[in-house]
Amino acid sequence: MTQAATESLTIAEAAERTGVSTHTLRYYERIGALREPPERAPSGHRRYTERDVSWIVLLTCLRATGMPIATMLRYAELARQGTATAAERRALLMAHRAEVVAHVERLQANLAMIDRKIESYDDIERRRFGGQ
Amino acid sequence: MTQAATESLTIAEAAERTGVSTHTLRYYERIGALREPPERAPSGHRRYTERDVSWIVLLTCLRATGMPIATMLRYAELARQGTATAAERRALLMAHRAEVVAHVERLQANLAMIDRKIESYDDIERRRFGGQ
DNA sequence: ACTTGACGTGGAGTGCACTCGAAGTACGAG
DNA sequence: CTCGTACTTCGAGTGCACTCCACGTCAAGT
Repeated sequence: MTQAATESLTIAEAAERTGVSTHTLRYYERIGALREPPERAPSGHRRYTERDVSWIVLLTCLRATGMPIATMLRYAELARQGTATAAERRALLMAHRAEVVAHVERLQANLAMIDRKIESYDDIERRRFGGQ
Repeated sequence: MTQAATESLTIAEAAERTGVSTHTLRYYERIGALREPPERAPSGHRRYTERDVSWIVLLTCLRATGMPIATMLRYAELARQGTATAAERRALLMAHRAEVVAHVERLQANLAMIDRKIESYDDIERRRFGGQ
């Protein structure tokens, strides 16, 4: 941790910056969700670059929007294959985007139903205390 | 199924109307997620009323918005205790509502990040084919 | 040099929400 | 009466995404 010049992070620092646990960071690496495994210090400890961190942040964004691990792995695999797969990666993100939009719409419809239910409780209260 | 007058449904019909599998319907009953277990035909087969169905629809709405089973059970327990718990049930729904709203907001923020990523692929395409 | 805490690996364990299978009973059509 | 399908119970199994454990090594401060 006495490093200000080299911009590489320990796994704990990477975890803190991304909000992902160190356990999960190793897990993602194991399953191949990172574009490429991070560099290692001579000691064998992982060293994460800012580039690694940005990738992990993107992963958290995809996961938080419900992308399954399997799809994330597919995306990582495409990224490893270089710029030739850019169009395919774009298509994958577009498809995911559409699913997220649909999901949000379903949530909002369900929210409306919950609101109606809450209102029905308001009615009950009114009948108990306020009504004639 | 030669029943038009009595408005009770078999488990298969209830499953079809709610979009919940028969397996899951029995599971919900087992864990106490139904306000009360459905009536039984003399044969022992379950008979669902429209009231049962509305409750199940509400459950699917809560589940679809991410309410954990445990909270759903708490809500069902309150419902079983009658109108005295109406305020508490309302509070439970309000708390859930707030979580759903927060979740939607997070989704939309993540969606914006995904959109930026998609745009970056557009830029790559432009450099490859369109740019000067 | 010593201690304390972070990091390494591999594999096992966890929690959630279903989902399925086996073995038996019931019901309606032919 | 027989057939085929739908229903019953109970417990076990599944899939997903982590999460933890045990045990060993390494690093940094005093």
